[in-house]
Amino acid sequence: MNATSTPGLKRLAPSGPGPLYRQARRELQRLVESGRYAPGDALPSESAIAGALGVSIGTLRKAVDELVHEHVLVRRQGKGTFVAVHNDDRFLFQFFHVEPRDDFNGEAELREREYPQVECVAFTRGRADDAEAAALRIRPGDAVVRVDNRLSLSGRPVVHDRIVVAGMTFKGLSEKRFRERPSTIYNLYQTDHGITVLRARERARATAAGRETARILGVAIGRPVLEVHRVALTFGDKPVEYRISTINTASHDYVSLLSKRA
Amino acid sequence: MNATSTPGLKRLAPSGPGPLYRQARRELQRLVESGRYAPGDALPSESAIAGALGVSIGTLRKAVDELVHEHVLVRRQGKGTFVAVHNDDRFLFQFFHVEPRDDFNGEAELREREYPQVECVAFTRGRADDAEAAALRIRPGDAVVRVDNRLSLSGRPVVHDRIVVAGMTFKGLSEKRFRERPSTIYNLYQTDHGITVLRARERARATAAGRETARILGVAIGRPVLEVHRVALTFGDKPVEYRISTINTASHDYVSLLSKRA
DNA sequence: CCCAATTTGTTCGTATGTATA
DNA sequence: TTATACATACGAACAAATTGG
Repeated sequence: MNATSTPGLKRLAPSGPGPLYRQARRELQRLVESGRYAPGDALPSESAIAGALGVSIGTLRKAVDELVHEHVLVRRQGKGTFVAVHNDDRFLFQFFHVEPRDDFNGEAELREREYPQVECVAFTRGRADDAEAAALRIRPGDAVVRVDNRLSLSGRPVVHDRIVVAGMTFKGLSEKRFRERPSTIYNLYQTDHGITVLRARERARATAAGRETARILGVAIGRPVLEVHRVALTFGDKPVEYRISTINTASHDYVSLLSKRA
Repeated sequence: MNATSTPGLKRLAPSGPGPLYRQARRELQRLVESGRYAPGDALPSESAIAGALGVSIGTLRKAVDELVHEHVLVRRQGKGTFVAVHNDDRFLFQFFHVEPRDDFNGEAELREREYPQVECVAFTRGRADDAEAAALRIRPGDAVVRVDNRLSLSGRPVVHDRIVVAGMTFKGLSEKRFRERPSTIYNLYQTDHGITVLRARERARATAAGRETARILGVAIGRPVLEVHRVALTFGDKPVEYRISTINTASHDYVSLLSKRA
């Protein structure tokens, strides 16, 4: 019996697999994934968790360090440790990378970035084709939801997003709820379906604008456009969203910052 | 007087700016930047460094942790801590991201990747134009070296690289040395000019192939190609290389993995 | 406005485990 | 086997931020 009440944690086995701080990390991750602690929730204090797990405070901190580094948790000095919420600028722009053309004149990292204006042009249900099934690791023919969004910057359409998710994973997803979401799409995934997008794999290529792209983005058929195929991943690198972004790069760029390990 | 001889480190001030482990980190970084410890060199042991700096071993380890995370240092248990050398696969592919088309069928991260065959088609000296000057943060008209490379995968040309560096920064760079480099270009920067590329900023866009691109890559004029503008950065985000990669994405993709903080 | 309690952040030191030569 | 170096684990003390009284 702990005086502070045990916060849903089980004492770690004396000799589990790997270092102790990784066992502690897995235990915390399990609690977040299970929804026992939801996004925005405060975790028990470090000393309380360490006590419940039966590890030292330093070991527990090392476990939390890793989860903070992967954006699963957020620490605030004097307040506590929280399950990360993905609804602010930082997370929006972590996956939205289109900017006005500007050849390295300004400090790209410091410039004020404009929020895209999002317009949903289609919301349909259907069955996964081969490419969608491969990307989402489901079977061809499985139920999927497809959303087509048009993103505009400064009032001009720049990006067409075709978003595909598995119906199985996103059970209660309705068009109404999708259109009226208060924050970003990834925030909706998190709050409504308990799915946290941690990373994404992307493949980019140049293609000629087809009829539909030309119509939605207002460019001439055959003009070069940038096509970005993205698979968004959650815990365990499980794919949860397949998105094809078609970008008119006539006066905008697709921006990325490479660093650190892959 | 230390019994082990001081390895070029000065004792930290009692109340410098910021946390002690960041001061220690800056001190180590300074030593690497200055060339006092060259790529591949082993640093003194953690306890020796901690002793020389007058900090505890835990604090020193936290400083090293950060530098390891940024690929400045590499730790090897039982051997020591070394200044990172940028000549292996990991670093080559950290900045080379072109792969055969494959719509997320395989596990992209685990697949064997093919080395590009590099062919230098031009090596010229000239004066920086406005775009080059802005990217390299030099003055228009300053001396630059331009290199044009053709990269082939499976014998087919896929990428045209136009590389521009400041003549001031790369003093002794000769065509002969460049062509006969034993490893990657970034490894040459490091070994011959003491410049370590840590990160890169990129901007991608789709364009129509021009005459020169069509000739070098063997595509029809007007075909959509992917143009990636990259500025490679060293310590302090100082730009050291401006590179325009023109990629034939007819059967290849430009790949990236997004995660963590920007 | 200040004080006290709580929580994370930093620093210290020690002991032990594991990999390398 | 021994010595060295990094890796893990523990615990203590104090600093800094936050909150509520």
